[in-house]
Amino acid sequence: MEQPDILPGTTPAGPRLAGQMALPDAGIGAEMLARQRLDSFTHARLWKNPCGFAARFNYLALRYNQPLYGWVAERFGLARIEFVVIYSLALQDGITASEIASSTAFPKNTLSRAVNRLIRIGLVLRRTDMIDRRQQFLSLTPAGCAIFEEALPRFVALEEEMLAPLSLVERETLSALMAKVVLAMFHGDTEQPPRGD
Amino acid sequence: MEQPDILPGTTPAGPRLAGQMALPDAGIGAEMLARQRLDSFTHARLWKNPCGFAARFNYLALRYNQPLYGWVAERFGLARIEFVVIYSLALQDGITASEIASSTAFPKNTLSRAVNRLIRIGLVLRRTDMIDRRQQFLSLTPAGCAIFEEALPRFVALEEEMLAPLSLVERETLSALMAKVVLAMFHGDTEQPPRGD
DNA sequence: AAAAATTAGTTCCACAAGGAATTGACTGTC
DNA sequence: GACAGTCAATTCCTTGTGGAACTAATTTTT
Repeated sequence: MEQPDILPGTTPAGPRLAGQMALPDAGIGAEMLARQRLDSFTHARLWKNPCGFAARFNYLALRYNQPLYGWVAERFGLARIEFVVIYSLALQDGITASEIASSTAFPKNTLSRAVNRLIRIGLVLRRTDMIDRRQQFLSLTPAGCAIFEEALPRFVALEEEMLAPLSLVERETLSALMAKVVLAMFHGDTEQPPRGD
Repeated sequence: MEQPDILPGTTPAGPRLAGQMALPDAGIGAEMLARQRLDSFTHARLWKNPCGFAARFNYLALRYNQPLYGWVAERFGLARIEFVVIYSLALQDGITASEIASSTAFPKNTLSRAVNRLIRIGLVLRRTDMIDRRQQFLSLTPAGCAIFEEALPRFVALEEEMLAPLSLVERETLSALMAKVVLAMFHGDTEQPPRGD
């Protein structure tokens, strides 16, 4: 959830999915990044926390995910995990449920359910690999694509809004430093013995 | 979740709490930050994602929270939300459940349950404010403190490990840039009309 | 000062999430 | 080429979660 010099980070699920597909749309342009009064505890979490870095990226994650997935639930009637599947397929078509599961750390059965619902409501297609009939490659239907195309600008916009206080140079620096940290998590220092995870 | 040029970010709950208080301890020094082979989809999520920044901090949050809260559950038999309460009280003693709720975005009832369990198992104390008898100030018992003291080094260590690839200067830069972004979320540019949230 | 509105915390309950065991499909070994 | 081991996906079932309604304490309105 949150975390800037805050606490360990926590990530509540966010709004449950409402009914099905909401109305066409409502207040699109609303500044989704709700500014908030900094209460003293949140201040402590962010700035007097021995795990300051962790606190900050958790906080960013919270303030990013919460409104976006809330909107997705309202607008499309999709649960977070379901939209994650759609987003994943938009990024890389044809992957399997397992790949999404291991990459996102959601349990397999949760993914199975999500995929099945998406297929049922016509947003995703499944075709079984004829070489290894255990795997099933997933892809988006036009309807699934449409949802992604509608949602993506929101996701991009909120990121943009969060980065607004930084200059272009600063953004690149931030991006590069975070990339460095993330990359190091992959190729362990000395090319450690690979672990499936 | 995750999120570096990854997808929207997702944050599965992590291991459920196991039995009560596990054995004294086991492999402390184990590198908790499990290196992993970068599969092609995770690569796409992190590096070909239109929301690259969001993808990265979500990824960091995932890789940070997951192992730590997993360990907390095993070691202390505490659910994530329960440990969040303990951590919160360690950061700022005497706050109320509501304050934690609004700062962390967990629902009030979830916090109520967590607090009550912590009181029941003797990790937290509650005293009702005599001026406004609706509020109850919480604080850690010695046992609660002890848990925090044991856990904190883990949290610090994993953060340290994540930041290892950066030089001291780089860390400060990263820290400062993230602080800038986080701060901007509080005092909106022109001191916008305050919103409670 | 009674009535309406707000706020902290709790209880109720329907639903969803995830661990564990299961099925079905492959891979390797001897 | 049968048998054990592995892996994708699913089903089962228990448990935890969080929305909504509720209680109690306090503040605001008129």
